[in-house]
Amino acid sequence: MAFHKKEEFTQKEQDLANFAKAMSHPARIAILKVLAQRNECICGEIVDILPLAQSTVSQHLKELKNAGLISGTVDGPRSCYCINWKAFEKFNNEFTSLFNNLKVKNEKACC
Amino acid sequence: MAFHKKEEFTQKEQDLANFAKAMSHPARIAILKVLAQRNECICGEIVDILPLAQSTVSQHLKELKNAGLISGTVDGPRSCYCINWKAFEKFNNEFTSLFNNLKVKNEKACC
DNA sequence: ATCTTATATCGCAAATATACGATTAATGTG
DNA sequence: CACATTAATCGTATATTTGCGATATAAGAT
Repeated sequence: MAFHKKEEFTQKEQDLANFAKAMSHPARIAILKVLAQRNECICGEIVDILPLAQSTVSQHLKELKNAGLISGTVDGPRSCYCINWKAFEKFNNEFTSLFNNLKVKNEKACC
Repeated sequence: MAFHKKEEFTQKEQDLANFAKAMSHPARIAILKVLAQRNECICGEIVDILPLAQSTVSQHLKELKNAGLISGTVDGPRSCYCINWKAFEKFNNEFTSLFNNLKVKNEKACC
């Protein structure tokens, strides 16, 4: 049975969906907020702030990293995470423009 | 075992995450695109366009509706969907401002 | 009244995501 | 070198998502 039909959509649709997926959990939103509020790379205090176990936080960080939204360098006993603003902005723009272009035409004709 | 820790985050974080979740599948992005490209409410041709079964499309529509991103009126044998631009814009703005505010300070100090 | 058409819903199977504790790995400290 | 600290990874349980076929529903057409 052919599950997993995601590949049948355009690359852009998939990329955008992956970005959204990375943002689709409040823990990951919270992590990004913590990272954003810092002027420097944060070194692991995220676990103390979030109501989640260390392994769970680590997993969320991994997902954000896979999505390209954060970058992290492991340095032995401590690691250093910060937001990848470039990637973030790229997705945010794509996301916004996807609909804003069409909005003006559409908005009046709606039910 | 206490699963489902999502409630332990702020309402705003949860709302934003739910919005992102609604956008986290390429099929739903594609549906929104189809709806946006129309000047009128679309009446069910979405199934013909997407590579998914009718029941699956119906489910995705339901999720978009639950998230408040589209509105749909069922009228017997046909239904009428269109994008809820107001809700969409609200989320999009929240989403953008969440990080843009903090970006200026942060961007230089990053690793 | 029966048939057709369009769509929602139900029931199920498979895949993913979420969470945690235990373990491992890597480095710095006594 | 033994030990503490920090974070990644593994194994596992549970929950959620995704997808489809079958069925139900609702209205128009014949």
